Amino acid sequence: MSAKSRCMCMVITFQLHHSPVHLNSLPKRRLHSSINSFNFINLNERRRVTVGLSKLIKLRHGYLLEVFSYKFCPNLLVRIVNLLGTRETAFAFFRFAFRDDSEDAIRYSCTVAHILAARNLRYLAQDVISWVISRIGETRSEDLVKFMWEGRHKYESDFSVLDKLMRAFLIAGMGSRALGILSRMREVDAVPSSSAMTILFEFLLRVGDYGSVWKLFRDMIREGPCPSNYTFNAMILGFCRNGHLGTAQSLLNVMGKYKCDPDVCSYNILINANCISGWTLNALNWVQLMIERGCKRSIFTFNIIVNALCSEGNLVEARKVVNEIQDIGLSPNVAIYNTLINGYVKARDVGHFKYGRKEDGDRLLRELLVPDLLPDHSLCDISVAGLCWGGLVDEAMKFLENMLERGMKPSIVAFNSIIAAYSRAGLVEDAYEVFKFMMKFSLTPSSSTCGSLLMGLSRNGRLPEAREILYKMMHKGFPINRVAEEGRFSRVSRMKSAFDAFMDIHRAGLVPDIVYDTLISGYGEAFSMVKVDRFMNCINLAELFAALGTKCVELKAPGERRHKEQTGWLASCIFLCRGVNESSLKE
DNA sequence: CTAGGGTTAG
Repeated sequence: MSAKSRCMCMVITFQLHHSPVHLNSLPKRRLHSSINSFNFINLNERRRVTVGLSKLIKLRHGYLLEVFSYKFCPNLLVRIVNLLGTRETAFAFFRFAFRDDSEDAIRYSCTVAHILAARNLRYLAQDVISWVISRIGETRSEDLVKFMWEGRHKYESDFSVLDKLMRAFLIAGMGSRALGILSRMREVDAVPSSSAMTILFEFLLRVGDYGSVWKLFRDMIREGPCPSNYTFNAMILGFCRNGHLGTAQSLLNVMGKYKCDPDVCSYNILINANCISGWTLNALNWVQLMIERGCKRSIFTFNIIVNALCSEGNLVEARKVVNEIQDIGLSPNVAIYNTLINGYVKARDVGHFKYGRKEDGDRLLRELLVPDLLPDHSLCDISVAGLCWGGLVDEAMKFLENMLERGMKPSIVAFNSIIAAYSRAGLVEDAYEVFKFMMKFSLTPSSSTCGSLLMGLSRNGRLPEAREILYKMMHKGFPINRVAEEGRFSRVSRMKSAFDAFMDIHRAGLVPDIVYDTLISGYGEAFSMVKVDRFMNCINLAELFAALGTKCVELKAPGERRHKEQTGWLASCIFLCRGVNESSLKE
């Protein structure tokens, strides 16, 4: 057999070996651990690696793979990885090729990381180290540090090794180890990188370790590196997210003392934090202050303010602010119009398709058709969503197909709208077809794609299928989150069952995560919908959580952002369980 | 010496 065909065989074996297993036949425990297992390569990565390897063979580097299959040598691995093109693909290949956590394997990875660093592939070196660290755990990570340190001479400087280790520990979420590396850096008289310090601050603030934050800050003043605008802004953002707006504001005011000048970002962070907390007036004061101090507003500043005004329902004021944009020589972008449209829709003030007055929707779209304003697919997204709202899902699909044929770049938003609409209408097959169609464009499903599909199936009482899809998605590494729950939880009439579900989880001895947040927002919305509800009156959430031993702080600190792609398998399982209860009679 | 801000589909 020629080398070429041998390698082709390798690629094919690679594909077959990792074809999805039938997960529903596995016991649950095993399933969960397989999702979290670190050697897991998802479908998308598998595809990319396969494509990368075939390319490599076509370019006549196949012999590398052949030699590599006999001899596991760091240099070879680095050469292959280097030929794979992108960092993501290379990293996926490393994880695929390397699934052993023996001491030898750790030494081997250290050599790989050194070579990568020496070849100026620092990001990849960092990926490799952080992945190995996560695999072997905090205790054994000390061995890795030792190996890296001992083997560094041929390849990289003291600073380079320690800097990489520090970043790797931060990525792996091991803050105390990162701090340990930092003190080692001080011992060998290396000055830590300013950006590494910034991400360290970010981490410490995220976990609320203020003691270390201030200690670190003092160290920086004494021994460098000098805090920069980045450092301050990261700190300001961290304090804002934790709800310490006062501290954040003092930090901004003290920047000058350290030869830093608050910039648009600093102000935007603070303005946004004020808006999120509902203090729009304070936010506007800060805008005034920044103008007085000679700092120009950016389009972000406007968007933050417009968004705040819109969510307060103050559309008149929002509109005025948008008009102001051109006056100061900036041009409105698509995002700001999205914000405005969102505001109008939420305020039921827009006659979009959804509310039956097509002309108004058209008027808004026409306004959007300002030249240069539509570099992306927003207009298509909006139109598709509009048709979906109006129940014209088939038309929406045709419209999208038409746009795609005309060479428009496909966007996940449009697909999601259609999938959601079909699911809502109970046309699960159609939803699934669109889903498959979407995959052809190599779009990665988002949490809402998954949520819509699951919701469609569950509502139709097709729970075994829903469960199967859920498992498959989790196995492929698709994001599953609380989406499927959200809409249903936030109805007053649903609050009782939401609460029951919540209690079920506790009785089952599980520790719920996202559910809290969902429940809270559900309550919030319920309160605004009906002022007094007997059910709500008799439960004090804070007391309840305290009784259950749950820290409320973990739910949603003021100013905390909603995480974009939260993976909460639990929420989806609960969703399924509740579905079982509701439709068990049908089955 | 790879670090910081906003919006949409459900």
